[in-house]
Amino acid sequence: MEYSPSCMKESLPAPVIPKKTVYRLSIYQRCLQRLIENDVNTVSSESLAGVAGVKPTQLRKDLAHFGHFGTRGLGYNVNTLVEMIRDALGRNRLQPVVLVGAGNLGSALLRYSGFQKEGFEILAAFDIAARRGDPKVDGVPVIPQEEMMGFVNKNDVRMAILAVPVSAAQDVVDQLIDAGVQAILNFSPTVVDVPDHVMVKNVDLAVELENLSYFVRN
Amino acid sequence: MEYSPSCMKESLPAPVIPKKTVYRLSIYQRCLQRLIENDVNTVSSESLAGVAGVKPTQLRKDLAHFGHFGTRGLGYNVNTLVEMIRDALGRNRLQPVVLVGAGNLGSALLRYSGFQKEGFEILAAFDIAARRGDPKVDGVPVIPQEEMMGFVNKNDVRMAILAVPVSAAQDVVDQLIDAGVQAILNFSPTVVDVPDHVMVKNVDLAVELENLSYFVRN
DNA sequence: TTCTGTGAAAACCTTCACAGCT
DNA sequence: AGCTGTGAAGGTTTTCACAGAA
Repeated sequence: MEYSPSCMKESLPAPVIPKKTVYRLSIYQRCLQRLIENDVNTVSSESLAGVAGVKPTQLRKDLAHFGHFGTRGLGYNVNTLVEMIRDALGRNRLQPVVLVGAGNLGSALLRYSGFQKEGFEILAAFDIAARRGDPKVDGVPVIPQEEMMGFVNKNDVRMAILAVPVSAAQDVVDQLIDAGVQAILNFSPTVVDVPDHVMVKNVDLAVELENLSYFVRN
Repeated sequence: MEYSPSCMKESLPAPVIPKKTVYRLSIYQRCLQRLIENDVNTVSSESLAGVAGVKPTQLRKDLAHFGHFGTRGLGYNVNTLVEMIRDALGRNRLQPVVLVGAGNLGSALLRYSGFQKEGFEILAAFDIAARRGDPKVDGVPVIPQEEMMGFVNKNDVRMAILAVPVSAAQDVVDQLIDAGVQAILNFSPTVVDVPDHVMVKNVDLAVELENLSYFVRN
């Protein structure tokens, strides 16, 4: 969301962290990763905020929600921060994910290595046109749609990426939720209805472009 | 979505329209399109807000920024609304767009028909590995990177979709801006620096997933 | 001195409640 | 009655300004 985002729903635990803070945490994480690669081990709010594209005070406020991690006069220890954020985002181990809809966009997403790199494992992709025995795509099996619910259930999958046609979106979402999915990254260009305990993040590529075009002066 | 960390500026018409309103306008547009397909020609704030996933009052507030379009006791005329939004988003004719980076994600985006459908025309794709005479992908020529700036300049392209590796992102962005691009939809997982008059919207797929994972209870 | 942590203020956005048109 | 348009209230997020630790 921006978010982002079109729409999102909420439920969740006690600590009441602002949604936007949570969102920025993911961005900080990505920046920190790069700092680690470059053997940087201390960073000030000013420089981290710089690369993340936010104001230093905002970064400090965000981090302060989780405790005191910095050293005054010095900055933050990169490793400490990474661990703190990893904890906060609840990702100490691989999150299993399924992808539904292996059309153009869906199969591109399968081949996109970014997810795996960041600690998500796409266990399987489902498609209405898939047949038993279809070849894997980048190591991920593509399975007939009918088997989705059973698979999600059996593997305790909590997250799904949705890239099906608009006409199928709501149905698939209902099934996913029935099977236990709690968070959905939705690339189908439609707003889907979900109960309060399920979180949806819409990524509608055309909407993003359209929105941007407002800021182009002709 | 919050808006991309990076930046933006205003200079358009006098009435300062909230960024979030502009964003929602694109969503309303998409919903209205579907109403047209179904031969609906009048819609109340309540039902349109329903399908767009927002509250009726918010929809009315959003529209009110642009004038009085509704009829009390009745609702909004779908066609009037579509035109109003199209005007507001400055999209009375096709917006030319270029795509940079024709790797996995980039070429999937090329094949993705959603952009064309919504009034954007991808004129060309550029890739560092492309050669003169490479075959078109879905009707779009894939051209060597060196020719990008000349092309953008010559064709008055104002918008770009970026799907290059992190290491190339900032360079390409600088070139695009030099050549006159004012808005960038950035799929490269990094925050790029741009001057105030350029708008960037970041779509970092891994960040979106990571963010969602916070809302999954284990 | 440098840089974090934070209460208070400002800016921004959403929702309410109802006035007013059809 | 039905539904839009809107000032005012309410809520959330960002920024400021500075206190306090290293």
